[in-house]
Amino acid sequence: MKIASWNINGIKARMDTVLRWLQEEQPDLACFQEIKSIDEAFPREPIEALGYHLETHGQKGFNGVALLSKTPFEEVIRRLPGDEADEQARYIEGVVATDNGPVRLGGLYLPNGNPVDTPKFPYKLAWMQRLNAHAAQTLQQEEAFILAGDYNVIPDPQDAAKPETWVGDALYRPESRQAFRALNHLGFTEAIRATQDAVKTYTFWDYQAGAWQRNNGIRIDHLLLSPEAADRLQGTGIDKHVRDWEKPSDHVPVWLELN
DNA sequence: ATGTCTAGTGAGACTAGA
Repeated sequence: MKIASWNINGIKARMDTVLRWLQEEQPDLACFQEIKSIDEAFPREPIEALGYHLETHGQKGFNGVALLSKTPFEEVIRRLPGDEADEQARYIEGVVATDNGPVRLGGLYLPNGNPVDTPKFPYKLAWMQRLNAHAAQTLQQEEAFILAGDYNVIPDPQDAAKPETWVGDALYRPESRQAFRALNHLGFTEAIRATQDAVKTYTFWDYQAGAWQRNNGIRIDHLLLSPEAADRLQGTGIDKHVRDWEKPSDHVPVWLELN
């Protein structure tokens, strides 16, 4: 089965692109980030018409996440546990049944954290602590669990075309990278790194300054697999060609195949 | 060097967020 993650940067502006990609790639299970829509305004019907079950967790204006599946969700969790006061819609988790047992997908939109001298950076780090706690707890269930999304973390220097320009940025600060390593060390396998020779392999190119044309990208969309999921990993892909379509998102889809 | 985009408000061109 094919499982994908994509920061679409606004569902209303991206509907044609999203439908084209769904028809082309036919993921069995997918998570979207930055839907930028309240649940009531999300254009469900065209996606459902392609045979997808849809679960959204949105808010007004920005953020917002969604799950899509060709088979019904048996369970859905909205919000990242650990802070009832957190109003930002950045996490949704769902379980689907497969021939090889249940598959649990957590779709996340990790806070950007810039500027670092504002409350946004401590919010990012606190959110990562909550994510790691939730991930540790979920791993105890020993299921095929995929934690996927826009992590807003550049893990290593080779994950940026120009790492020197990211020094001091929240996406590359030592604290952000350390928290991402700690998450991995709970027992996850980072699927792209595990299967690809990640040289100049990016998932995000800024709209500004011709970043796409210059391949000035960063790799910040990640697919983390529990041991039970990693044992079933067949391969991964980055749908880089989508960045050349009309009205692209600044992120491209990343996906993996499980047997 | 930023050569940009999206959504909200509200009715034109700002702002916030990235």
